[in-house]
Amino acid sequence: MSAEQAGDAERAGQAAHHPSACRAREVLQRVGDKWSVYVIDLLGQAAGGTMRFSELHRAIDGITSRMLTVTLRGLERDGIVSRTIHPVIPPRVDYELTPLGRTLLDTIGQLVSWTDAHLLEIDAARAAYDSRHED
Amino acid sequence: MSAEQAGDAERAGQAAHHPSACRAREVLQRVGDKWSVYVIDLLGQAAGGTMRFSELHRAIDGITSRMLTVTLRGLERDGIVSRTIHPVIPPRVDYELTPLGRTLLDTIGQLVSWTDAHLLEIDAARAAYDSRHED
DNA sequence: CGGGATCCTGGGCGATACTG
DNA sequence: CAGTATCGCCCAGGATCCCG
Repeated sequence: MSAEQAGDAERAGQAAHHPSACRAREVLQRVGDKWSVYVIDLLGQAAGGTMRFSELHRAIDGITSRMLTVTLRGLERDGIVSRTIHPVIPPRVDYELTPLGRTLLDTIGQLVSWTDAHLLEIDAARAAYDSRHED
Repeated sequence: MSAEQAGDAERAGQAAHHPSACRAREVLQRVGDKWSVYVIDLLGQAAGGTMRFSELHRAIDGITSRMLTVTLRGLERDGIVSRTIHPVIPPRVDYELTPLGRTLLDTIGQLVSWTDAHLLEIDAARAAYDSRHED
């Protein structure tokens, strides 16, 4: 393992329920969240780095405005996305990744790459498992 | 899907609602799962690479045997964990990471590292957000 | 346009049994 | 020891309506 941070040295070695592992899960859940990854990915590729609420709404197939709001609020609270209100009529709100959010983009990219690289392997494993258990 | 795979290969998604992004989410949910990361992490550090059901049960604070079973079955189905039954009395079942599972360990490790590196930043962002919104 | 408020439902998850 | 079976709570998240 690459991260041998001092305080963490004995990290998961003994207890997976160690606070730092718990905190890690908090963030991992954001990654595992149904919509967050879509939002982060889109903002990461947006021309100019910003997108409006309605642009995201249209770009993410199947999301309701409520869930988009909830997702964006969560990301904003974690400092991953910033929200800029333009006091004009009609209202205009721009979202963009913060610097912190952009570093996540890198990290997520690696996970997605892993997924792409192993999708067939996973599908095969599932098929094998399912056929093994459908008797 | 190999034709599209070429188009996707360089980057994880032109459109976040693209099929490959959907499939990615499937795997990301495994990462975001409440217990999977604990299991993977523990197995990754187990002496000899294997752990028994009861060892995992004791090591993961708060998990019920049902959720441990469900988690292990999901990981086994995805080809991340392998399950070996020893036909002895009392029963003995060993779990260990597959080679595929071990590559995930690396990937997860990077995410956890990211988390460790940015936890304070996230906490600060949350505190700032909360105080900004508690009026 | 960009949300908030409300209601409602599915199923994830935990607790508590019981078994080979 | 290593699970399975069953029940029931709870809340994430979808639908719908409304507002500044």
